[in-house]
Amino acid sequence: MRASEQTFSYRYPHPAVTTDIVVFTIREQRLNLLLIQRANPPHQGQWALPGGFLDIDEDIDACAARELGEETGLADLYLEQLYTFGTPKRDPRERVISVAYYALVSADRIPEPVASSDAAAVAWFPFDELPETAFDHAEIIAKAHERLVAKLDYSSIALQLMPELFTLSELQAVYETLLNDELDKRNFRKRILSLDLIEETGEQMRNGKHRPARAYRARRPNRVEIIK
Amino acid sequence: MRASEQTFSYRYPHPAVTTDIVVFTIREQRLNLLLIQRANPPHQGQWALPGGFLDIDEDIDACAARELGEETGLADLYLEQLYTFGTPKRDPRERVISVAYYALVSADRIPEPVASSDAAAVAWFPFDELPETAFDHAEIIAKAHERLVAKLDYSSIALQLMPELFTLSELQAVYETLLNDELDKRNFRKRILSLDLIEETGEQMRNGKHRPARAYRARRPNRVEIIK
DNA sequence: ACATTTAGTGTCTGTTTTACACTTAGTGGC
DNA sequence: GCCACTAAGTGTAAAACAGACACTAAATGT
Repeated sequence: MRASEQTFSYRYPHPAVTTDIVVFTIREQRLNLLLIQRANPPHQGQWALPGGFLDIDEDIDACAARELGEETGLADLYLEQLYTFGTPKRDPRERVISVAYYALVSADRIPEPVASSDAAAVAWFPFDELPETAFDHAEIIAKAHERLVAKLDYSSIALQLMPELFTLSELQAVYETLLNDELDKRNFRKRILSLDLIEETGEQMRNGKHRPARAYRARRPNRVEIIK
Repeated sequence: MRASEQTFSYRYPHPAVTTDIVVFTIREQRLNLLLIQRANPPHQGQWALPGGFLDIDEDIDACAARELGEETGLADLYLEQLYTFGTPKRDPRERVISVAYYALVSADRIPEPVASSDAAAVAWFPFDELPETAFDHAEIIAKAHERLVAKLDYSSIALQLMPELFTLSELQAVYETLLNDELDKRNFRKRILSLDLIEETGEQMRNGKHRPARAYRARRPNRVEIIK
């Protein structure tokens, strides 16, 4: 795609700019993260964040969305710029500035991700069982996790991890997973319902051999709102 | 400095990378912001954020600190990465990705800023009387202000705007300026003191024809701590 | 000594947060 | 069909926190 005879010249050296995306989801009550196995050097065969080079006329956000789509098939998910990483030796090829993003997707919207030309494999890993990762991606992942957990407290970001219909117990489980702590059921329900972020659908969800739960949906599913 | 006969070639186009820095201070009870008047095209003569091109082997944080020093004489101040701006046409010369920072400095540590080769002039402007600014700098400034005000609520960032010794009334005035709201004196003191961020020095500060105030200092002046 | 100005201090009230246990409505096995 | 099992759903009381509020203290200048 970017192979050509042409070269581009500048009067002083320019770094390359990439985006890297930390995609989170919850699967089986555990926080998971999407990694690709690098198809090409450097770090060929190692696990890494999806991402890639910014096109010269492309918006940075668009680059993150595009690379994510190309390498993992994911689209239309919550995507937020995280931080820009650029220590001089982070990529052995040349100076690379990476604008990192993080993304959230609900478990029910995940296409089983497939390999591409840049990714020999794509796979979900539980957050506490990550393999070694290429470049400074461990640092990027740590920062993304920190931001996600911080935002739980003062925004409606957790809803981005929920399917369209969900139960209060499921939502509580997501909070508990991310905070790594148990919450009181009655207090959790009181607080969440008072925030007016979700509404009852009238539907019920049957999930086993017990009482079915009421199904809720986000009132404004595409908004991440600051609360309190 | 970067004029030379040499050129640098790449197999695909590379953007330029810059940093821009939003420097805040409080002067005379008002939030002020440091701008430079551009000495060179584009937007020659217009006011703009201090900043400039990343050296190819330079850390991004270091670039922000260096450019700030070169253009304004400021050093050793709180500097935090804010957001990366990179819409394709934001600079008419070439594609430029700007990693924006914001900085806080106490009014007593400000050298009267002086012009340099990139800056025909350097000046402080009250935040609510800003001139028109070059590029997308108005957007960067807005984001920096938003972040600063948000951090007041859950971090000790306001202390970065204080001199080494300060009174509780002065600290309260800084909060009131930034929040654009009046605070209750007793409640403010109760809350601040309970956070254990500052300590009495035993000194007094005389500031006019009235009762002198106790001088406080930050316990950990170089830390911005997350509170509550 | 008195007028002026800012520093410094406590209590009460309403709101928010936390702790805590039982009943309800399903399923599946017998 | 009843019983055992499991998760859903519900209210109240106590504690902690936040917000409103007004006077005295210590300096200066006249």
